[in-house]
Amino acid sequence: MRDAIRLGLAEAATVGALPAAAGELGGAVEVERPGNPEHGDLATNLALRLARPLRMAPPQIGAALAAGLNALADRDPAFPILRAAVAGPGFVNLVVRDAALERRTMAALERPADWGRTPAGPSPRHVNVEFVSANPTGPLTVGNARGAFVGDLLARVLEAGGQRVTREYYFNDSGTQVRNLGASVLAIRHHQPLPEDGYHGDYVADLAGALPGDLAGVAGLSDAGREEREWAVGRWASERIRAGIEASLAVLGVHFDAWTTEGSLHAEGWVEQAIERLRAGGHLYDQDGALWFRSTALGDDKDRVLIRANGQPTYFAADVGYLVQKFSRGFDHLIFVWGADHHGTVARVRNAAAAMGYDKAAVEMILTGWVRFVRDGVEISMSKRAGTFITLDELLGDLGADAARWYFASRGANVNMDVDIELARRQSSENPVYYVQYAHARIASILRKAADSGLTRARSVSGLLAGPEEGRLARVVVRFPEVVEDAATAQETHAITTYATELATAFHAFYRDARVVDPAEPERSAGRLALVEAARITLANALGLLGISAPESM
RNA sequence: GCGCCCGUAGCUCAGUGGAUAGAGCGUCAGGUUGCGGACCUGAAGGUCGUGGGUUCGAGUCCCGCCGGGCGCGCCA
Repeated sequence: MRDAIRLGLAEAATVGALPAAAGELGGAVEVERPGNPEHGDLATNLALRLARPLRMAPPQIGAALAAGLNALADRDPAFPILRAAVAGPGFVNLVVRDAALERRTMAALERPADWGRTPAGPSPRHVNVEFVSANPTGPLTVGNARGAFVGDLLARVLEAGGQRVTREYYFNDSGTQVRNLGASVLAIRHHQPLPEDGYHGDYVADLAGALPGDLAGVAGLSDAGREEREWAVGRWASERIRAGIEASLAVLGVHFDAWTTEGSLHAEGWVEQAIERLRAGGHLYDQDGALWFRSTALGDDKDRVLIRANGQPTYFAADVGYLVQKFSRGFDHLIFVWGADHHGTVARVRNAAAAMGYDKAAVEMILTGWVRFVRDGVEISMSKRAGTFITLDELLGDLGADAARWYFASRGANVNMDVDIELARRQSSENPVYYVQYAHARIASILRKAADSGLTRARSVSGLLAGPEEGRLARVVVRFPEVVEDAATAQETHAITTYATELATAFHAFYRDARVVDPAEPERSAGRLALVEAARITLANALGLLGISAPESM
């Protein structure tokens, strides 16, 4: 459609209605759907956009563009636009030819698996999306959940947009918190008091119960032996928790392609390599016995320590090593899904990437907004260490994965929100996701009914869309690929949920006005069955893109 | 104090500088002797936090202020 408008612009330039330069300016054609149906199927504000560069009044440009489009429509019966007209301050309203709608509807029916997906192209961008990355010292909480939803939805929408995605989970398997966890498990196992800053949750007791005897040892070890044992138990517990996290995420439909540990970045020399790169570029200096990165030279508020005076690398050093590790794996673009509290680290990591010679624009952080869980208007404070938290498993048990996914998919990643647990439980049945799923189930039911009546789907929808009810539904169905493409560009999913709701509404209205299964009218039924199947495929793909099921009945 | 994010209908949220600011939920009033009533039709409800500025045009961009959140470690 955008191409068609560019052709119209070129046509106007060719016949001299617009300056010759106009033909070159169609790059950023914007097509939108008018709020008012009387304005046609589509509208473009191109004439308003071109007013400045062309130094002409928008209505004048619009009239020329409309004339160009109409000339093409008259000349070429296959031109997707039937007619164009300028209106208001310079909008060009477009009516789409039925044949063009029918072609796109057929595309959904002929290749349902591809419908809505942007073709990948010969060398798709390969994106690394790192998310969740909670350290395995306790089960995933609802606090971690935001990142899980946002990251997975982002990965899915990028894939649908034709990009290659690797989902990655980063965690620390060697920090003092691991030893602390081990000490906590051992303390409970041996009925001793928990260490200061120990972990208190029920899951720690569960781990203590499950701890194999040879690891548990005997109580009252000497201090030297105790430390070693705490580390060993910590590593055991940590891996067990990590596996539990993996299982929780699997229930959500979230799977990772790579699990990377902070320890491996040091052990495999990535941190060292990063430091050498920075040193070679003159970005490092020694002060007070520590090794610093001159981040201020690139606009940060302060310089950052990479190696402490005691010789230990900082967490930031691992981040920098991780950049080298990821880029050396061949990714074109790195996305980090972080909680909003990490915004202070964005600048330094991106600066380090630039200092090492990578493209700063290829390192992107998406900061998720805060989710405050409240009960009766009072925030529920959560602490993993104190053992007071709501787990992701509990949330899913209450809401179900589909409702939870929809909830997060329909909101921007960076907005803060309050979730009232009780309200969410009560309202889960009001979740719009069921409205959309219901439309899908209703169509599935119709298709079953049709099969029982011996009716079959038409092989072509040619001529079908002349019916006003059919036309209205088809006009929504055919928008799907552009909705997906735009969502992938924006890296947001709420356009998908909004669209899916609109399509469900359009179908429900169609259902009211047009009987599909009618043995007395087999031919008309066949055509409508094809259209309704196209709508079903679209609903299923929209839901599938969000990781939500499309039930045949409910 | 400095920096970043947020402020849109009663609630939860959409809204690439463009036409009359939208949706769901909630509220109110209606609708089915037909393929699934988890549905449909309609109504009420808005100083887009606030004051300036840029622009032919601002919820959107810029500046100030108010309110909320988060950061500002040789922690992770």
